[in-house]
Amino acid sequence: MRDSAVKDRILDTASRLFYDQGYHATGINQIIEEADIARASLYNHFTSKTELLLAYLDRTHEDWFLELDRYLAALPTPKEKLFALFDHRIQRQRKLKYKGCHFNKITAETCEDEEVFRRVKMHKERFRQTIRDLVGQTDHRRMMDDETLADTLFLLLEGGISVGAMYRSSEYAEKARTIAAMLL
Amino acid sequence: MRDSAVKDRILDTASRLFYDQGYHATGINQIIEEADIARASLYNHFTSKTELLLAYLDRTHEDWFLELDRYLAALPTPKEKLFALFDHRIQRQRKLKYKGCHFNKITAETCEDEEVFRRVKMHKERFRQTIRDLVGQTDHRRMMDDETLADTLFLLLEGGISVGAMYRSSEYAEKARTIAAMLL
DNA sequence: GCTAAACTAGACAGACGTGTCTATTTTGCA
DNA sequence: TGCAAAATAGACACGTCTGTCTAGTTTAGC
Repeated sequence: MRDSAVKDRILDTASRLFYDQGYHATGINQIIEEADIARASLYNHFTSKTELLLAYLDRTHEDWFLELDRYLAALPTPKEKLFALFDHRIQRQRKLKYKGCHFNKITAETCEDEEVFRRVKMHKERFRQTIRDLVGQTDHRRMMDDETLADTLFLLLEGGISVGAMYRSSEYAEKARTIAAMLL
Repeated sequence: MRDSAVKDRILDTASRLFYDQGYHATGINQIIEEADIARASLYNHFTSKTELLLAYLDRTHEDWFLELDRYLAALPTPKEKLFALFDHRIQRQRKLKYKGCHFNKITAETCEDEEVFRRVKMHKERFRQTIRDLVGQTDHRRMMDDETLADTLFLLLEGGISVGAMYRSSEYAEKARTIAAMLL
């Protein structure tokens, strides 16, 4: 079992459970049960539940941008890519049953863990920067400067996802997209 | 002890802990310890931890709008009131150490509890309606129709608070206010 | 085929979770 | 002042939590 399939199965299962039912509501016992692995295997690959959480955040972050890049790659113009940011997350939320942003969820559950905080902030900052770069390459209506427009799009989208989790709906994320279209 | 001070102390303590460290991370034992009340007293006033959670949401909702109404009452124009929505929540988040919206936090922790969901949605919907009403009374630049403007302000503010929790900062809520000023 | 690493099952420790119960004391009011 | 309601302390049941450990089995690579 080189590049252990076991480790992947642990992380897959933990990720699913952490997101679906929450970090604190998920116990090690449930993870080993559903991943169908031995208790010692888990503690062989991860020294603690906290390490597992950090691995979950790291992998989610990587996958998240890989998926996004793949989605954007097909599109020719920066403006289309900007719209695609909305579309991609709307589709994603639909698939995830509107449980909201992974990083927002973890922030809501964990307090005072600097390692968690660092990862969450880095993830969001990179996303914001992605928007900022695309805005810089876009011919927009110049209703506001590039920086402000990027912030606006970022806030609309984050707001849409956050509200979407509370409404269990993509309604507001779609409204955010419509509003973005008026500004671009 | 009429209108039991004990019950208040329970709810005060539970509310503080639910918000500060999370619902699942807070145990009954810690609540009775910090509230300095007997175990049986808690279960006399609340049948279960879930009931305590619902009471927490109900009271938070009521207090939230009472506080907001008091804040808005002093202001003469609807436009000033709209800005005050931002100011009020920014100040509040500063006081709460940027842990974000109570209802957003609970949504992130609890899945599939319809009673929780109902309360969260009702709270947000009422807030959105508050914005909508104020927009209807405001002479704004007509860059968009009233409904869309209200949605925009709602999304900007919710986004600002949500991002603020992940950045532990009021930076983006303040940016949201600045953007709102450009649209109003 | 041998060896070491990886995986397995499962017992265990010790803390903590929620909720119930008893028995006693305090409190508020008529 | 007397009595019912409300509060107290704390034991208890029973489950779950994280993390450790032992001992046996499977697997991969030389």
